[in-house]
Amino acid sequence: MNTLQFHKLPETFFQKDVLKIAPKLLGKYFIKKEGQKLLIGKIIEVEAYVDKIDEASHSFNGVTNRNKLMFASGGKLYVYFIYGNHYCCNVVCDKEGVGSAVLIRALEPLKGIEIMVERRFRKSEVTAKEFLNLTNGPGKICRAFNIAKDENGMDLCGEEIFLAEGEKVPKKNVLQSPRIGIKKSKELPWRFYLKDNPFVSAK
DNA sequence: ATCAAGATTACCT
DNA sequence: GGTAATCTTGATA
Repeated sequence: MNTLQFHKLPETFFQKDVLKIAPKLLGKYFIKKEGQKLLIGKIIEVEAYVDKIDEASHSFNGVTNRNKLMFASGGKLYVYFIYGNHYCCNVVCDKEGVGSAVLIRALEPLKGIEIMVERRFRKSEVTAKEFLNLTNGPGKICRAFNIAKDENGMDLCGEEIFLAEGEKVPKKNVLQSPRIGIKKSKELPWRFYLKDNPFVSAK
């Protein structure tokens, strides 16, 4: 399997308003190449973090050393460390100077599943329940895909990590809700997820 | 220098 | 459903 059969999303896809991009990410493929090995997950759930008006966004108080990637030109990967244990990966959006990004919250594992299973559970067999728990949370995705601080700032349109056209998603299957795990700006309905998909992280 | 919060997860009852 | 674990970051409580 090579990458030629994928329709890779171009930089221009990401250099727009984050709230326009976030729902469009659902159904797309998130792909990481590790040598000859390919890891692929279908995007099931995301959250948008918006510049200026969004108190929950890391970018709300302006540029810091940690969040500076959010202000980069769209099409980069923003990875941060949280709760002493976990990494979360984000798709940077909009033009340079705008601090916005989309948190990838859940994937449906499609390829490279053995690798993901080994990294998540340190064994090779999983129960059906464990399978559903492989990549249904932002920290779990980073563990399964081996994404950590070294991947912060990577080009999302490059050879190693990129997004590709996936499955067509009817608009009626895109649901919207408040975001998970935040204290400020709780009311803003900027979480987007696929209706009835078993890999969604929370109801 | 010190400190509290945090875009989570796994494991407990 | 409840919470301990765990540590980096950014503000200075």
